[in-house]
Amino acid sequence: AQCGKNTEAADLFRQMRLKGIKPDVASWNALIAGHAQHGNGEAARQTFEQMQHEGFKPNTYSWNARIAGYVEHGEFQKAVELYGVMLQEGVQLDVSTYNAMIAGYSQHGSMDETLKLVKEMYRVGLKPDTSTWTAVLSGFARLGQKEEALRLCQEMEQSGIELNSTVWNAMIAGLTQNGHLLLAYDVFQHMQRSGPKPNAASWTALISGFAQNGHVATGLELMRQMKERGLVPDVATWTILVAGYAHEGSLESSLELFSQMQQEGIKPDVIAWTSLIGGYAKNGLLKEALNLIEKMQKEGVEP
RNA sequence: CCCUUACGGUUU
Repeated sequence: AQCGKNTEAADLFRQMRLKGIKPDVASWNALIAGHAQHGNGEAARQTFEQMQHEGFKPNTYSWNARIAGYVEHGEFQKAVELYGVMLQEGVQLDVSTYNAMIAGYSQHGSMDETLKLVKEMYRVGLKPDTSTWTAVLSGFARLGQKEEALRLCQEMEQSGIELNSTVWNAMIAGLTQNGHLLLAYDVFQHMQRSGPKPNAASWTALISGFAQNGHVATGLELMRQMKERGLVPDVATWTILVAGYAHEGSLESSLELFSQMQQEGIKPDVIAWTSLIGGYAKNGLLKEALNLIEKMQKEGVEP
């Protein structure tokens, strides 16, 4: 279900019942989560209905899975509605329910609502965890409210909340998305000195900041440093640089990097190919773009 | 116990 093979999951579910094994709530939830995580909110809803017809009452996990699915796939309004129904029906909320909603509000830049929910968590006796704070922090950082973001970091440290790599990464990513490149770089260096070891996502967030703001060469240099520290750039890291060159019209460099990525054993996915092809298409080289699409398909990647 | 929540790439 988590791999998006919902038909196969449903099949297994059927076989399970044919063999006389009764699915429990967790089995139903796995199906719901599979649909929800892959953007199929409607199928998730149907499964949710179906389980009720068969006498199972959805639990907090069932509701959370659907809400989180809507948030992750940009259907936040539906998440809000479902959350409303959940409240009406008196279903017990847990930290994950709040975290999903907080992530949604924060992603939409509604920081007032975000903080309101955090307060509410305390009021109902739930303790915000690292995920909660990461979501809040990420919102401030993306909005470019760096003072709030940095203050929140300090408060987290003082409250004894572990600043794991996702917290640092959220900060770095948010800042770079706002063009605060040097501050992001400062935070990154701070992380290297006194935080967890930067992982691929940390480096990639930083690299994207430079590459997407006209500093592709700096991005390349950072990737070199990343390798030097023993990390292997993955397809996301390479794609940023391929896209960076494609975007500035340096098609040869773009293609060269793309080939280098393949030589280093990274298999380009549809996003990597699209980044490369986009460069040709936007520069009016349609024939080359079409050829690349063909080549992509020959290598087993579907547009 | 298994199922839900936070961080990076293309089209955005």
